[in-house]
Amino acid sequence: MGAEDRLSVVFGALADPTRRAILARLAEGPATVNEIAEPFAMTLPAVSKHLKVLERAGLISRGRQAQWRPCKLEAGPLREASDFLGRYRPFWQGPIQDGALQAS
Amino acid sequence: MGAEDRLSVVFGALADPTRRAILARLAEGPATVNEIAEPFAMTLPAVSKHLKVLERAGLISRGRQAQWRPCKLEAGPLREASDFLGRYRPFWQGPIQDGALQAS
DNA sequence: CCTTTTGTTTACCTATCGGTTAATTAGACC
DNA sequence: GGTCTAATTAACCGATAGGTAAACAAAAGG
Repeated sequence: MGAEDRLSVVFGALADPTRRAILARLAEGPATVNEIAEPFAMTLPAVSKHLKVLERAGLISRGRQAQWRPCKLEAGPLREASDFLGRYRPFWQGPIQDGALQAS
Repeated sequence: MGAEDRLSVVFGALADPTRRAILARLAEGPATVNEIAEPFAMTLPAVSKHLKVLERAGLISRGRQAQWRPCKLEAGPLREASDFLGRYRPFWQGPIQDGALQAS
């Protein structure tokens, strides 16, 4: 994943089960870092790194309340990713279509 | 991307602009490795590795005609990825929904 | 058989990833 | 100020990613 374009960063962020599980957790509402980390068999710094990846991808935002840093799902980039995949829908839905498919 | 579950492999494959461009090319029809490599400023082995990544993700298949290995788009896994993203649609569409969101 | 074309495989290199432990920052609380 | 809790940063580690050049394999075509 040595690329820096938006879509690569977003897909890269999604390419890890821990990070997808974090997104699923945040879909139920905001949570602090410790709350997010609780289900995982890894240390806090590891979770902190995952959160940084998600933040870089624009998939979460972080607030500040005292010493807590509540994280919140930001689903906008998922829409861009979904739009990308949507362009391929003809290829998994129908049998054969001639593809109007603009650049990635 | 050190994970091996299907979704991680697919998202990992998509997390590179070269590989997405290859998919876009194959959306216009099958192509040989040299045809695929032609637009890119990299060596053939590099393209060959990208193709292997795409093949592992189930996103392409390869045939055999004499010394040519024609590649073909296999969009099935993109549907699974799209289904995953689809579960988050309420979070980018509407304002606030209570999320019925099963595990990743 | 030799050569050309097509593509893969084999080292190799550097950078990034995902994880750890230890140290550090920052705010709450007494 | 001292201490507890929350979270990040720093330093380190082994494994993987993405690229190269060079060697190899396999089929076509003289």
